[in-house]
Formats: sequence, structure tokens, C-alpha cells
Amino acid sequence: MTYLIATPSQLGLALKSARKTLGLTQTEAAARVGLLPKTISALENHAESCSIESLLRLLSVLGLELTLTSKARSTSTPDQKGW
Amino acid sequence: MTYLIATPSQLGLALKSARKTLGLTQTEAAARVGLLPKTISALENHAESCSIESLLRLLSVLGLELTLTSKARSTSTPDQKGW
DNA sequence: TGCATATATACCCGTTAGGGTATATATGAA
DNA sequence: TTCATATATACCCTAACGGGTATATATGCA
Repeated sequence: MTYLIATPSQLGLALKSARKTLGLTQTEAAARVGLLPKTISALENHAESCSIESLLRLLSVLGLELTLTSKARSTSTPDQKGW
Repeated sequence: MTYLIATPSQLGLALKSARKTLGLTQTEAAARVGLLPKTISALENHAESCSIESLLRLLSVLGLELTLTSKARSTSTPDQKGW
């Protein structure tokens, strides 16, 4: 399962979906990484205002890998003024 | 170019690397997304204490896509007690 | 090496993240 | 529908995020 994330809400949905897929409650997930359930709830519903630390912690319990990839850039980009 | 991120420092290095690859200064990157240069610096050097919002903003100017992927899980997992 | 530019960080400030605790509300199964 | 459990959120509190401004330090090129 792979999620492409561009917005906070997409991130939140992905986190929630992954957690449920694992059959974990927010409370269980939180306990495993030393966070409070409310922090998990915040990450799932208001990710933009949460810290990267809490995100990375949750990712580790959800067994999710975070990858950053350069967006497809065809060769030389919009500098091509001729058509 | 793809970066696999598990720690704040890995994230910071990836962000910095991507920015330099694009030939952007922190000041230019910051200006493009309405952040201060110091915020870019913080993301590159102390990512754990920065917000997910600032991260997503920087990713957009760096043209980086964030992907979450389930770690390789062979079928049925450690529930297999027989050997 | 000198110097222009880039970067990290200091200080001030207002807002807020998340710990702690509690509970109203939502969810899901029987 | 009922009810046990899960979740979202309220309130308190302290540390800290990031805006704003300034500058010490680092970087890179000639």
C-alpha cells in the first residue's frame, strides 16, 4: 500500500487508514511510541499543526516508510518557448 | 532522485540536497512559500522540531513528492511459531 | 587569501503543540 | 437499538514554533 501525500488531510487519511489496517486503536499506537492518544488524533485530523517528530514516531509504529521523490521533470522544463 | 527518510537528520539532509540541486538559496526557497529563511534552516538542521505545515510547504517549492509506503511485510508475519 | 553571499542562530514576541487529565461524542458489533 | 469501546476535544500548563529583525559565522569563488 502506497500513499502519495500533498496535503495535510491526505496525510491524516493515510495515517488513519494504515493504523486501522493494522488493527490498532489510537491508544495502542500512542502507547507504543510514547505519545498521547490525542496526539495521534491530531496527526490524523490536523496534521499541519503537528510536529515532524510526532509524525516520524507514528510512522515507525505503523511500519510506514517515508520517501521523498523528485517530481517527474521531463528533461528541460518550461524553458522551451517554441511550439 | 529518491530519499528514504527514517530520522529527522535524514530528512534535513534530503531537503538541503534537493534545494542545492535546484540551485536555490534558503532565502529564495523561503520567499517562494512565504516562510523565513530561518525556518528553512531549521527544517534542514532541526527537522524534528518543525511543523508538518512548514515541511509540506518546502516540499512544494522543491518539487518533491512525499510518499508513505508499507514496509516489506512478507505475508503473514511473526505469527508463525513453527519451525 | 579576500570578499561577497549564504546560513545558522540570537533575541523579542504571540500563538500553540503536546503532556496531563477528563469527558462528550462517535463508532461498531451484537 | 443498546452498549462497550474508541475517538475527538476541552481545560490547564509549560516549552517552543515561527514571524520579525539583526548579526556572527560559514561557504564558495576568484
